[in-house]
Formats: sequence, structure tokens, C-alpha cells
Amino acid sequence: MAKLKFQSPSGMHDVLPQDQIYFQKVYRVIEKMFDFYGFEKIDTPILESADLFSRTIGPNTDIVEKEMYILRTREGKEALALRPEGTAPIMRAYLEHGFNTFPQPVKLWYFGPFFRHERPQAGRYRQFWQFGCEVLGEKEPIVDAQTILVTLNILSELGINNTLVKINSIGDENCRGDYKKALVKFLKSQKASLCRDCLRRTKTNPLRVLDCKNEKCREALNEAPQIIDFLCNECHSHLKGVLEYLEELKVPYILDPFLVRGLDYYTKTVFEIGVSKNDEEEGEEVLAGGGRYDILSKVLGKTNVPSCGAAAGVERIVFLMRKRRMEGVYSPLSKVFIAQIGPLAKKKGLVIMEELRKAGIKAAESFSKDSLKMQLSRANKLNINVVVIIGQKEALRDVLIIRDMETGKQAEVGFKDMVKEIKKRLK
RNA sequence: GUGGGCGUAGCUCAACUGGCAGAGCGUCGCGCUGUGGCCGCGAAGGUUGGGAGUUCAAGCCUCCUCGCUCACCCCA
Repeated sequence: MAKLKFQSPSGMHDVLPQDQIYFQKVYRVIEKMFDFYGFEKIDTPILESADLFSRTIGPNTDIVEKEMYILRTREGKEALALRPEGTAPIMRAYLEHGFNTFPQPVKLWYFGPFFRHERPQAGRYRQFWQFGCEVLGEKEPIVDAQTILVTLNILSELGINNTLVKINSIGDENCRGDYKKALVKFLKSQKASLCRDCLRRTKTNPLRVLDCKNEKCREALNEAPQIIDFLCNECHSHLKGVLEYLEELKVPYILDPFLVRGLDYYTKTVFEIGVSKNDEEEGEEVLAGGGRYDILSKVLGKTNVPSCGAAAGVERIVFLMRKRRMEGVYSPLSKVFIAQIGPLAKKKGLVIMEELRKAGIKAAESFSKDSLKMQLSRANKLNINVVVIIGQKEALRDVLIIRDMETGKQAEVGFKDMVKEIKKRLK
């Protein structure tokens, strides 16, 4: 295996048939849920201008500093990036197509692959699948609550119920600056207790220090100023609004003053939806995250488009579904198998398959095999109960044999009565 | 980028102190020429991830390298 000349690139892998049944289940659930809440689907290109991301996500973030796959076009004029996230492209599309002239808010959802050049590990890939939704052009806190609700409902529908919502507000351009100053001042006073990374972050991205996992840092942060105390009136009442709506919906949440997000465009509401790791393991895994990004549109254009969105990691969800042996995944099994013996019967087999297709009956076959033994064996492995057998003798007389694989009983049926007889047996 | 673990057949894994590379499952064939499951027999499938070194002898020891994996960082 390892001597194979080619294998999938590091951190990227094939979604095999046995994985597809879970991916399809996820897709079907989110499609239905988003549709119910009035979201419409959008696909944006896999490649976007690299600047789109560096300008919106922020030049000092890990994503932009070291995780983007960047390539140049043949003309060499433009740097394109494999999209590392979905929000900026959607805002780009919104502005590009003049969605601001539509009734607001515009509600969109997506499902597709994203790319970040990180060191792969459990639940973390270089090409990974996300679905998400965006509510664009609305500043009211009720859409924040609804965004969280939709995401929770999807997870619940997929059998993931032990979720935990963490929420916080990181303020906006009016109040975040004041908080940052206060925080930096505090961090400098704690220099001795902070880890090396946090010392660096104090300069580059002080908010990030808040969610350092290092114990010493956490202790040091106990006394840190909390952003909630610095929120301006607007941000404060916005947060209050979101929380009130969540309470009305009976969505349990934890107000986590240390929750921040790694992307610069966030304002006000930020949230994460995690699930506690099972049994033996401690800690929790984040399945989805999101927040409000009122300033993103101003980076890209003149229009002011206050918006809120959420994104979730499909592989992480599938991992949980698999672990919990989620039932009801899409099963592609056929109900009927067509077996043939001899060249004439082989031709008839093709015709039989067409008849079954027109009748809406999914049929399997091994037309390339000649031995009946082989064909029945295959039908057995496919767990098929009804096998249509046609041989030279039957083909000449316009009849076929229907075999019940459970009992082994066979009956001869006229070609014309085939569909009727099969339908009877499938009941 | 920094640490730890692991690379043997398609898959899951054996192989004592360094001593003829094996099993189960799967695939294909035969027993049974037009009848599946169970059983029996057989075949295919390996430069033990790659390279160098030590040795009479290396899957096993040493070094290098590649890959995978887990964790940190960060994030979905």
C-alpha cells in the first residue's frame, strides 16, 4: 500500500461509498431544514481572489498567515486561493449581484468543500466539508437567535442532542477598541504568568489570549476585564436581545466571556456549538460556530450589510453519527436481481432491466458474469430476496423464473406478467 | 512549525532472543456443465513504506527518508 506511487494528498481523502450514505443523510436533513426556515441554496466558486480572504478574515489570523492554498493564474496577474471559509465569498456574491435590492434579509445556505493547510488530526482535515447559512442585510438580534436555532435543529435531527451552546459578544467598532486597550494593559501586567504564544498574541491579536487552553494563562485571566462590561449600549442591548430569544426558545446556553473567534470580521454575537466528548475522553469538540459580521461588507464595498451566519463541520458530524450507529441512513440496496444464462437470455436481461426501471423497481445484475452460481451468490451478498432468472429455454418461450431467495421456491411467469408478479412479492 | 505513536497481502492482524514471511476475512476457481447461503479443496495477492548500515543471517537492531496517526497551535 505505502509503495503505491500515488495516494491522496496529506489531510485529504476519498469520501468512499460507505461514507457517502452519511454525507447524503446530512445533506438531506440540512436541505429540508434550511428550506423550512426560508433559506435558499447558493454555490460559490472553490477559487476566489486571495485578497478577498486576507482583507476580510484579517491578515494576522492563522488562516491567512499560513493556512491558505494560494495559486497563480496562467497569466500570473491574480493570486487565487482555495476557499478557506464560506462567509466572505457569500458576501462577495451578495454585493456582486445586487442582493441589496431584494427584500431583506437575504437568507442563503451552502454545502461544500473548504481548504486549509493545517496539520491534520482527528476531525481536522486540509480539505473538509462544511455546511452553513447566512442571514444577510438584517441587524436585529432575532436573526442571530434563529441562526443558532436552525443549526441546533439540524444537529438534533441528525441524532446529536447533547449539544452545548456557548455565546458571547465581542462588541463592535465603537466599543471593542476600548476593551482591547484595557485587556492589553491587563495582559502586560500578567506577563510573568502567560505562555509564549500568549505573549505574542498580546501584540498581534489580544482577544485570542482569552481562549488559550494553557492552565496558567487561564488562571491569570481570572481577573481579566470582561468585554461585557465594555459593550456600548447598542451591543449590550443586542446581546440581551439574542439571549432573551434563546430563552424564549428554551435553548440552553452558556454565556462565555472568554469566547472569541479567529476571524476579524466578527462583531457582536459570536457562538460555538460543541458536544462533550464521549465517556473516556474529556473536553469537547466544536461542531459548529458562527456569529455576526456587521463590518464585513464595508471591507468589500460601500454597502452596509449587517449579517449573521453559522458554519458546521460535516466530517465531525459524520464521525459522531457513525459512532452512535445512526439509523436511517440512505440505503442504496436493490430489491430485485436479474440473473441470465446464455447469450440470448443475456440480451433479454437488458430488456427486463428496462422494464423494471420503467416500473420504478430498482434492479441489480451481473450481466458480465455467465455462471448462474456466481450470479445467485452475488444476489445473496446484496441481500436480495427476489431474483428474476432467465435462460435459453425461458427466453425462447417468453417466460421467466422468479425465485424467492428466502425459501428457494421458484415459479414460472410470463414475460408480460413480470412487473405485476414482482410488485406482489415485494409487498 | 513543535512533540509522541505507528508503517507486514485489498482489510484486520500474527511472526520467540535477529533464523525458511503467516492466519482470518475478502476476491477468484473447483467439488456442483441451469441454482446462492453451510462445508471441503485450491489459486491469486508481499522487494515487510523507501534507502543505507551492523551481521554468516534483518520484518525485528542503528541511522536517514517518506507516509500515516495523535496532541500542541488554531479551527469546522
